[in-house]
Amino acid sequence: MSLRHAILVLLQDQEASGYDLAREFANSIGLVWNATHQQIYLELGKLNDQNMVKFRHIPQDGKPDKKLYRITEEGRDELIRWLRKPAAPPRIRDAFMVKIAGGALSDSSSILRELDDQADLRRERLHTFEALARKLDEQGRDKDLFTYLTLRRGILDQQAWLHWADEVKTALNKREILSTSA
Amino acid sequence: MSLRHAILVLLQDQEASGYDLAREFANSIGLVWNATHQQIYLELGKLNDQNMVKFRHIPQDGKPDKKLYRITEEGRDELIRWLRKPAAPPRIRDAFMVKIAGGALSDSSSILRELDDQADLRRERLHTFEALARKLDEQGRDKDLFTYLTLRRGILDQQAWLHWADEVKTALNKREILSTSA
DNA sequence: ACTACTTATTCAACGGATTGCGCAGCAATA
DNA sequence: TATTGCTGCGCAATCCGTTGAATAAGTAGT
Repeated sequence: MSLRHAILVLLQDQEASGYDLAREFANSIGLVWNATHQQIYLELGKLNDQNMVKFRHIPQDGKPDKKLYRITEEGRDELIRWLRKPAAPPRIRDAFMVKIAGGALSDSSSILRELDDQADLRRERLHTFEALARKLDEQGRDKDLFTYLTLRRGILDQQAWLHWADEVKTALNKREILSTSA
Repeated sequence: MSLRHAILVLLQDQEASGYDLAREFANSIGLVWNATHQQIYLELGKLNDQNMVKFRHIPQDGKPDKKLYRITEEGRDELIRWLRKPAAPPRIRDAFMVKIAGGALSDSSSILRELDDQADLRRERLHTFEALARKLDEQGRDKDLFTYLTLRRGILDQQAWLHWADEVKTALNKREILSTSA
């Protein structure tokens, strides 16, 4: 139940619209928490009802009107309170891994195909994360240390995954050879 | 929506009660998918209504009666169908990481404290996974190759996490020194 | 000219997940 | 003796999340 807190974190430094936040959830924070725009708008509504955020209405021409949200004192208090108490360990729900665990039922080729698809995705992520980390490093990483550390987490995660994928490949290939030669 | 499939995977090799499954979700499969007993009993009910599983009633003395579930033909078909179509990428929701991203608001000491707690948990997991992997290795890992690969995933994951935690520590310590000497 | 994408917000329906509770008896420990 | 813990099942309320759609106007590409 901490979509609200992720939003409050984002609103710490800047005033933003629901749309802006949705974009950030698709990029930066998406690394550690994801949410769709529907969820975000809903949560912003609740946060507003509870006086954690307030907004001002910005009419625009050429584009639809928007609401720019900013965090309130109460919101900041709530965020700090939340930061202080220990976080619940993340619940793991990885469908692809369930497939691996049940892999005895599938044939190796279809596993390998999906493994490659997932690996492509991870490799892509790895490159974007590395590019962002490099950019931060050039600017002196201390300014945005926590963004940098978050990126490092993502990078190490992708690398570990890709390493695992290699292990799977070699294991399945060895197996393939054994079963065809038998 | 694949708690059902995780259950079907478990029922592949053995007949089991809801209670048995709950235990396995707390251990082996819990590595990749977790669920509480309420969810499991509910899902078993649904699976039974859809003829994916069937059960027999086992009266016991000393202990409460139980229901032993086993997978049906239909259930196996459904599982195979699911295994064939690509899995959606897992959505990430890591509250602790949200805290890191919002870390500028907390003080280093409280972050470090929580980091240590999480690290203890990860180290503990790492040891249990490694012990299980070693046991499988002795028995010749090919028999249970997919369990072995799942464990390897868990091991690499914990190692990557712990490595990251070290990076965070050194980064925050360096920072601490800079701010106190200034 | 038509299609597709971007900006911007919101509603409605459904299903999945969490939290809290309740029952029931046995075994072991403090 | 009281409490905790294990085996075993289940219901109900609520909340969270996903999917799908609607509205509305501008811009860019085929």
